[in-house]
Amino acid sequence: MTTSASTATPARLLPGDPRIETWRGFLHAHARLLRRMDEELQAAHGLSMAEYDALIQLAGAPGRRLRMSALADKVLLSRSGITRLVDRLVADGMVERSACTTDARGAEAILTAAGLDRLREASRTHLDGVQRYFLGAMTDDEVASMGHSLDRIAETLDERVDPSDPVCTAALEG
Amino acid sequence: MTTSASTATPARLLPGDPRIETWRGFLHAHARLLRRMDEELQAAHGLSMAEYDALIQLAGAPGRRLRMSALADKVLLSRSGITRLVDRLVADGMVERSACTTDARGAEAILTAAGLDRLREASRTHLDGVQRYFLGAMTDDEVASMGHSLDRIAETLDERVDPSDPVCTAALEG
DNA sequence: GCGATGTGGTTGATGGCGCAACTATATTGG
DNA sequence: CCAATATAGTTGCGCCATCAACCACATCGC
Repeated sequence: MTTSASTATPARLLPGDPRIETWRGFLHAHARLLRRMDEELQAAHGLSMAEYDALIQLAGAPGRRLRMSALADKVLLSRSGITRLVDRLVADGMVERSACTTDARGAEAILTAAGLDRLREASRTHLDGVQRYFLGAMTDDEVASMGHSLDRIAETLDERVDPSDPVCTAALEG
Repeated sequence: MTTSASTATPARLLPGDPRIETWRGFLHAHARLLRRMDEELQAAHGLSMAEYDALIQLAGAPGRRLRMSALADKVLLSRSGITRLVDRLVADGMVERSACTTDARGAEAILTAAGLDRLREASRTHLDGVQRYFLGAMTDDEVASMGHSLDRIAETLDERVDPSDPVCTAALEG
């Protein structure tokens, strides 16, 4: 690298760039959005967003059951995190734990009928919140644009670091 | 709005609506983005995003100092949270605590020279991350559109609940 | 002025989460 | 077949965040 003389200026983001406001807006909006929706869900149904999310994932899974690791991936939690989250759901009767028949190491979390009921009630609150605070603040075009952008962001995070990208390598020197 | 007689159907968000994917994408992208950037900042400079954010806020404030509450508001942390965050920064020599001259109850956090240096180093890593993982995944138009949407979302969260909005009142019944 | 009330900040208790260590089981190579 | 290694899940621990209780000071009303 550092082949030609001009590659030394690889469009680094500068401190005053107005696009940084969009980044700050992203953090700000997310923090406040989550706080509000978590509050409402907690107040109305005694569920955290993480718990709600886990119930949703289970409800959508075949047999309303999921391996612990699969659930962890879906709700973006560590393995230990999912163990304790499921502990709580089991304590509340919304989920049952079951040994996996095909793999004696494994465990499955299974949504109970009570859990499904609870989820159905909570989903009204949740969906209304998504509509009111998130989708309702945007036009359909904006929603589509944001959806596309977010997908690209997720893809970018999956890519392995490209050593031929100067912005990239620069960040790794530090 | 809602002029016609059909006000009984206030466009409630339904479970299968494809726009929900955008919401999920928002949560997903945020979680992964923050994790990655936190990792890099921690690895390269031993700072968490919250600490970095606090330093940035102090650096941008007049006199490089801020009241504890003001800092708490800016970094979206509770008062006790900011107390302990500043504790850590003080322990690391990046911030000093000082009694407020105009209000004997108050305390100010003041960025030290060492803190400013540390911030300058860390900001390279941070800005590169914002560029690479966030802005770099979007066109300029998309950045602008998302910025606008996020601002509207933040505004919506500020608004007091409007009891004439059926979506709104419906959410409050549950 | 001075008691009632409000506000700024810290502290103790509590809870969620991730990491590393551990156990039990599965899988793989010789 | 069995030793080496990998994987699934749980547990101990530490970190960091909030909430509620608290203290010190400010402010308001009489």
